[in-house]
Amino acid sequence: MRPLTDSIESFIKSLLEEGQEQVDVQRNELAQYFRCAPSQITYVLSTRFTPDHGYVIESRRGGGGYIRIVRLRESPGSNLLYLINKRIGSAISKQDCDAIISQLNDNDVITDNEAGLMRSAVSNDAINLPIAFKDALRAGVLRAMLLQIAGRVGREDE
Amino acid sequence: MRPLTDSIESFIKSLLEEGQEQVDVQRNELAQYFRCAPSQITYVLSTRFTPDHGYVIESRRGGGGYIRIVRLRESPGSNLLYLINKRIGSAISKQDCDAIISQLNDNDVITDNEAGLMRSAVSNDAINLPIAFKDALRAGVLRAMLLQIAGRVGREDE
DNA sequence: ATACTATGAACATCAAAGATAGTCAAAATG
DNA sequence: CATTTTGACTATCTTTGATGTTCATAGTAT
Repeated sequence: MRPLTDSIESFIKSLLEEGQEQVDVQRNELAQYFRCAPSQITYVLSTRFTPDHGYVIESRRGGGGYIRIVRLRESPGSNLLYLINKRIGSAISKQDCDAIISQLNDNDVITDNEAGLMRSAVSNDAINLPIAFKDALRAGVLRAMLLQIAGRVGREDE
Repeated sequence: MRPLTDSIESFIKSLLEEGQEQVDVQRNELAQYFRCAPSQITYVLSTRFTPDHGYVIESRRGGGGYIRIVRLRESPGSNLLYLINKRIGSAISKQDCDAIISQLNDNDVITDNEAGLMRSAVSNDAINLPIAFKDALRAGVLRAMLLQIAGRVGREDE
């Protein structure tokens, strides 16, 4: 049984296909459609549509209220510099890494296989250390990989 | 009396017949089917479905959770399984990593970009630890990436 | 008209409950 | 003694519900 979160996530993503870079939804309406609590929608948005994932959310309450989901199409270069210099600090969680990697993949900065490789490299299995150190190590590994991507030149893979 | 472990093992293997290269199971459901403790399933997976045996496991907790058993492709990259299980021990030097990565690149198992990514992930910059620990960490990171490669499905990157 | 208030229609937040899987050590088995 | 089996405890993810906040509109008083 596929959890609702996944269905809601892909439903929203399908709304964003067709070249739209943003959609407005009504929280209650969506919740009714999926027969779930409205806060479930909030949960999905806050776990799957964060800036790390490449989205921003705006909303308005009251009559005629809405939630607007905006997909950011990043210019790879500047976004990479931001990720390397600002976003990754001295430590980063597995979840946050995954979000960042997915976002790069969605924006075609990296291929599916490269994304897979990167997720493996920052996985908890790869980093076999006390929890307290894992996130610090992860930051180093992710940063090194992003630097490699940033340094790629015109030369294409075959 | 055949021990449960064996029954569970062959049951899972039968699920993987029919050309499937992976199956998803639910731990509790399987445990109920065999009338055993759920942790028994974990035990079977961790003793009989390891990379040594040519499998990798992924899982997800929470509602709709599952355990996915992936059978690694054997013949084409059987060299990969050797690398994963024998060549990489509990520690490995940067030079040895680079040699392995270059070899995979030369044999077109991975692209130039993937090779670059992997070298970055196991570089001394990425792994910011006292020298005594670097090689141990590197082993974990390299192994995880090789496992990802071994588990890649037929579909190629474009 | 203008200001104030009331009402209802949204969304936000947060904590609790539910649903899985993971870990680890002790007990049982052979 | 090694392997299997169990169970208590933990970690993570999902779902729900109670409560709070904000906004638009309609009503009311001046």
